Amino acid sequence: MAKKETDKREAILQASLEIFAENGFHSSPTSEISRRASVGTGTIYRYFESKDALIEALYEEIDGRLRPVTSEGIDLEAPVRENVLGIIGRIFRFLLANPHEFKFLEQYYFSPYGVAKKSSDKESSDRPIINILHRGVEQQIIKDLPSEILFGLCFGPVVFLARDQLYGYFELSNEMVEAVLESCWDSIKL
Amino acid sequence: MAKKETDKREAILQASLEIFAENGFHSSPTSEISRRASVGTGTIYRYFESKDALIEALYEEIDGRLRPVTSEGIDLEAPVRENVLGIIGRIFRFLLANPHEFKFLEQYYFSPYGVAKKSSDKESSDRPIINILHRGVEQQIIKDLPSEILFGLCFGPVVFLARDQLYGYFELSNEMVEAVLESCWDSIKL
Amino acid sequence: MAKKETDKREAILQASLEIFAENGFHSSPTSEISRRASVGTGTIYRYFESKDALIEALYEEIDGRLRPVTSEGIDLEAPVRENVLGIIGRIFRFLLANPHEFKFLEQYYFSPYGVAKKSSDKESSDRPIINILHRGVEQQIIKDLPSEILFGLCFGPVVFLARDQLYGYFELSNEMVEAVLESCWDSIKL
Amino acid sequence: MAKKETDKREAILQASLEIFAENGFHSSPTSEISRRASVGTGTIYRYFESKDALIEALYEEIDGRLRPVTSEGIDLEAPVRENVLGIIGRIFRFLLANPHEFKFLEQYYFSPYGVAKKSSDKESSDRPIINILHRGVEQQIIKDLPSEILFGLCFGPVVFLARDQLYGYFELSNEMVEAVLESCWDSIKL
DNA sequence: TATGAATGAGCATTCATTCAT
DNA sequence: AATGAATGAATGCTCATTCAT
Repeated sequence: MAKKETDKREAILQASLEIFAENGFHSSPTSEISRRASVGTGTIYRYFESKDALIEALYEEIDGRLRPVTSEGIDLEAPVRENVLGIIGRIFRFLLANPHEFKFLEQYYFSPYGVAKKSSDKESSDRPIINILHRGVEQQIIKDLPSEILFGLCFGPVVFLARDQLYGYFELSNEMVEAVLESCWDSIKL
Repeated sequence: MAKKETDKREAILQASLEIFAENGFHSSPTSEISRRASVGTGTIYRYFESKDALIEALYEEIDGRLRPVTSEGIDLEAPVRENVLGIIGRIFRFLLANPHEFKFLEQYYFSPYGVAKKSSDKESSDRPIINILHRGVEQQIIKDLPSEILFGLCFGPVVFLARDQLYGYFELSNEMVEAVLESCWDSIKL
Repeated sequence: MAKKETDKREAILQASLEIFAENGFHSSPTSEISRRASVGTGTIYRYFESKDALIEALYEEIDGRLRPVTSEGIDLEAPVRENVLGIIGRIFRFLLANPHEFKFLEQYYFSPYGVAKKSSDKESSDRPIINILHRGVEQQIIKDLPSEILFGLCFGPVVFLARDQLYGYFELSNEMVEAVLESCWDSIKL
Repeated sequence: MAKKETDKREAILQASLEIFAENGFHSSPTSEISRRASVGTGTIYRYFESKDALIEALYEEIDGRLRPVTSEGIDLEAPVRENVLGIIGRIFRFLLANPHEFKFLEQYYFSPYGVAKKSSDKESSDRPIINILHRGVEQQIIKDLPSEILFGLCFGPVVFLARDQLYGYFELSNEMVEAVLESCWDSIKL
């Protein structure tokens, strides 16, 4: 059954995600991954060429789930502010709701993997958020700053605070999430 | 000679910092650290109980250098805005000017080490920046939000953008640094 | 179909022969053998009990093809010299013309397999060449030496030089092959 | 002590030689080598970059011991026949007296290692035996054949018969060794 | 006190073999 | 009978840590 094959791949990805998030890439032996996924060690290598390839595949999988979160609900007719807050908010909530994914991404980005990835990510410029920000600048609603900076102003606090919450440093109420989003907007609006 | 003893410790810390920043904790064998520090492998264990202890000590050392950066130049007579921008700005510039330290800190915070550390860091509440922010809130110059959130709004963008610059993603001009600082202020001011 | 069954067995033997000759026993996974033979991995185990058994079977198969090369064309009426040169010559040419078989045999003989095999090969004494050599000794045409030594004098150079040619060390012309055969005879003749 | 360092290296080489000769390269785990050498597994890697490098080093070591066996006792004043028989004889006796070395060399030559080695061994032409053979050809004492063939005629039987003896197939008396050497000469002499 | 050779537990990966389909 | 996905024992190699000198 094709079903079963997919199942094992999924089980391995899921197990890796959890274990990587808990222990980090380097403290996550393939033996433990396979045990948690209830497969043999060798089975990992049927689906992924190497541990590195598994990490990359996991990144792609998570990125694939994150991407629609960014784009969905964009309404070009609606005001820029609404769109910006919508995108940041959905990502913020995604990160808060998916701690394993968030921890994985953090590790990934601060590892040789992520660095290589980002360097080759020239397509980042056509991410929806970048377009929206551009429109805001054109409409003189948003400060005339490079998009990287506007991007950092929006996502810096989100990432920073999601982390605080995730590591149990403190608790973000719904109200506070809204306040953060508003503040991000305040930092870029003219 | 007490002098010499200190010298070796320093050499080991310095060598670790460079190598950790370049290769990450897990791709930095103690043998390479000792070689770069021009000491014997065993010598590391005279000054630090283990590799983990070395990492902790290095964190403490960097934190010790970062702390004065935060506190220096604070003038309680001066306006809150000035103080806040001063602190954030000094940290921003410190991170940009000390890439090894920054990369180390990032790794540290996203590893089991950093998590444990932060949880036990209740003293963080008496960091000068927290006090200043509190005063701003009291003076109704700054939004009435939990200090963790105000902190995240100030440092989120700084960390995010320092990272972009460090990994060569783009270049932050002096002017842009100023614009970022102003924007951080915009995000917390009433 | 009995036909098909035989076909698969043949395909597996042929594929093994090629791959063993190219990469050696230990760098020839059963998975690669089955791929080249266009059968499933498991199928190998229908025809052979284990990889070792496959190697043994392959040896038997090649030996079975080599044996007639030795015996064919023997004419007991003809002079000993003619028969000896005929046998050595046919084997020499067989080895030169069948590099895969030759490489396989070399590996086989220099492995635990071959050692075990040869020890139990007491029937070797009734190989035709041995008989011919005996007759030569009786007729006082050939030196009175143990047949193993006469055998070694005949086949040592043949194997040695076939190897040189096979590994591309140099090229044996037809003329040279004849010269070698004559020299082998010179080494055993009285 | 420099002594001890050398000791471990020697112990590893000796242990490898024995184990390789007994079981073959591929059935000789580094763990077993280290056990027999009474060192830690990791120690092997202090002296040799990899198992492959160990095999190469072992070859070089044995080759280094074999080389003088070839050259010693050559007397250019003496008759060619005497020199040729001397060289072949010394090698023959060396192989018979050093079964581990012989088995190792056989494995080595029939492995990717040996093939690569021989291809790059263009210096083989200045081996003493080649020179002697040339002189014999010039003096019209030896057949006018390419040196590779003369070489094969001399060493083919030696290698072949040494093998027979080594694997216990039969026993070579001193007298027989002499007879073989004489026969080799018969095969190349005019 | 300083050294670095030695250690061996731990890891990623391979591959002969099994067995459910 | 045939398949090939699954298995896990086995292997080469790394590196934090120890300890004799």
